[in-house]
Amino acid sequence: MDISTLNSAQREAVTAPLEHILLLAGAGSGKTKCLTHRIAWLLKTEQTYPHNILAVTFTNKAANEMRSRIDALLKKPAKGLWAGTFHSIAHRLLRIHWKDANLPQAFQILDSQDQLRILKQVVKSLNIDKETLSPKRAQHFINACKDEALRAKDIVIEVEEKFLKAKMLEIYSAYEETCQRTGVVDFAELLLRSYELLRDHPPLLEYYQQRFRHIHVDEFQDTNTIQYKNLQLLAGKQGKMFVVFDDDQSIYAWRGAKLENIQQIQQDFSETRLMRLEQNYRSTGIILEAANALIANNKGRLGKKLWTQDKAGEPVNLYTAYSEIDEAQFVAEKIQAWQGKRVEIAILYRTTAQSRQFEEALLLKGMPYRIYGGQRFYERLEIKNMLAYLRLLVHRDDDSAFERVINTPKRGIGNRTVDILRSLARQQGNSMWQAACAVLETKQLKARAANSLTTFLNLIEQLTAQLKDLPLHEKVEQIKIVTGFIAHYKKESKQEAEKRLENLEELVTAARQFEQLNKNKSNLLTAFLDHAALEAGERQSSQFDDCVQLMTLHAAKGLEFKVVFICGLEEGLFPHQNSLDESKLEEERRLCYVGITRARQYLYLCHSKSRYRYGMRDRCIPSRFIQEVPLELIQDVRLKSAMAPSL
DNA sequence: TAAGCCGAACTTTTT
DNA sequence: GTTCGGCTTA
Repeated sequence: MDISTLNSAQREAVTAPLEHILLLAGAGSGKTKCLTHRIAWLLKTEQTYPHNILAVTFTNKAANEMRSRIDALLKKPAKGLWAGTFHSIAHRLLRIHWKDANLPQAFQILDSQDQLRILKQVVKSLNIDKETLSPKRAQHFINACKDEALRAKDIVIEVEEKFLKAKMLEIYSAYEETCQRTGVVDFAELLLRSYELLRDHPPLLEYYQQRFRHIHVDEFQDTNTIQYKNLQLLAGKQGKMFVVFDDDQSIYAWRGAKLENIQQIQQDFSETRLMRLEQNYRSTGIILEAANALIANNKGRLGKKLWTQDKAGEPVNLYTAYSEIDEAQFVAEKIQAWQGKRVEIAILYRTTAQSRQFEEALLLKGMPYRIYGGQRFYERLEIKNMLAYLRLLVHRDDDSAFERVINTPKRGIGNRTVDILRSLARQQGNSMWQAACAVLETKQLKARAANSLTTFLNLIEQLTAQLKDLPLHEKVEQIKIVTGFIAHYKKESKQEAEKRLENLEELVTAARQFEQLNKNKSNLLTAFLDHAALEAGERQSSQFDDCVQLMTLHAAKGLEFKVVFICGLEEGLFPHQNSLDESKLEEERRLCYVGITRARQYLYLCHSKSRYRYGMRDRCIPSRFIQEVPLELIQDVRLKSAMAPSL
């Protein structure tokens, strides 16, 4: 086991005795390196088997990265080692122990879009005015409850806000009932279910506690309550935690992440040891100084100062644009002038909507780019429709899939009929599929509707029988043809239709690839659907290797680039409008800190004097974050070609 | 039942 | 400026 590439602090952490280790690791201090070396170290020297190791991350990207780095260190795949996101690990447990978790074997995963669709129906059916309580708000409430490990029945209503809270609880209960009845599980539910599964089945829990003697968590500052509870159960009395975190990079409080978990773990686990990594190997002295100065404005930090042996490097560049178009043009021209590889450049922004200007500017110059985030492949309408058919093949009771395609493409089944099926299903406590079968026995429907419905049910039955033994990509191909999607999308405007048809074709390709990567998997279709729900896929497959990287600041965490542009540094955009009060502001500042510390050599901060928002041109004030970077570190830049257009 | 028109709401970040 | 949902009409 080679530890010669580690510095002394890293080496100390990697070879630490078997206690609970909390590693406070600053940006660019080599935390992933530490984590992977620690795992390799355990396997080599502590008579540990891959089987005994659990490694948890937050994104699929990070999980894949960790896996391949461990494999590289060991020079062979670490078979039996579990590495994945919290959600994928919870999901894995539920698939194995579906019976104990009280789920149907073919349960399906609900993304936030589908969750909202269901909630709209629930709100409607409870006759709640959506002016007083929007489905979106109910969605937030429910997810927040689940993140706190609370079921509807666990929640007590306090005197104040009684009415609204009672309504929300009513929705929560009805939603729970609908999900259970139709065998679907949302993201937060994956974590809550797996927690309950372990908690309520002692023999099962004991097995996993015996198994996972070593639990590793990356980005621990971003864990929420239910994630923490899962970890706590799995660790039990014997499991050893190795937890890496950076309080200054906590950027997910909005989805329930609890920085306090760092204190909590010190209370709950005896004999924890806190270690630090503060030497930065990524950025120049000036970039680090800028980052340190900015983050010093936050209160209540654990306190940490990054340092480097590197030289000071170039000053931070500041560009003041006249409009968002000018801003994008400036960035594109700078990139055009860049001599190195384009993959070394990242354009970072606060909101996904900002990406469009950069796309246009880069397109104009013929610069290849790649966008991360935004609408993803498996979230596109045409893809979701196709997947809904696939879901019905394996799980008839999946109402959200059923509703999505019962009349897509149009086959003469209107809202009227769908409404009948929906209320029938609820009354009888079964799914819409079952309700549809039952209602055809009676004479409740008009002949025309009944005919159309029969056609639809037969279509699904036929497909199931016909496609049973075909390989996965053939199934996708057949559905594309038989359901009439091709004709359906050809009716749309030409450009739109072309895109959609291309995407359908890409789904076939994706299925084929998935097949090849998972040859030994038994239930390929189910696995493919899970993959689609949990890993949503990138927005576009890149045709070029050397692309400029475009992403939100959130998506940039954990990555590094030689050149970084942080754009739209304006009050109301970054920090964002909804985050201007004190508590949320610190998280925005941390987000900015994350952005700055992504840069290795060159950092550009951009802001614009005006910007289109809500169809209006707004005047913009430079972000306070710009002023928080010491003036002596900054140099103003101008671009001749972008001088004063008439605005 | 389907298509087309009009007004409202919308843009935070992800699994 | 766009998208989504509700309402009206054929």
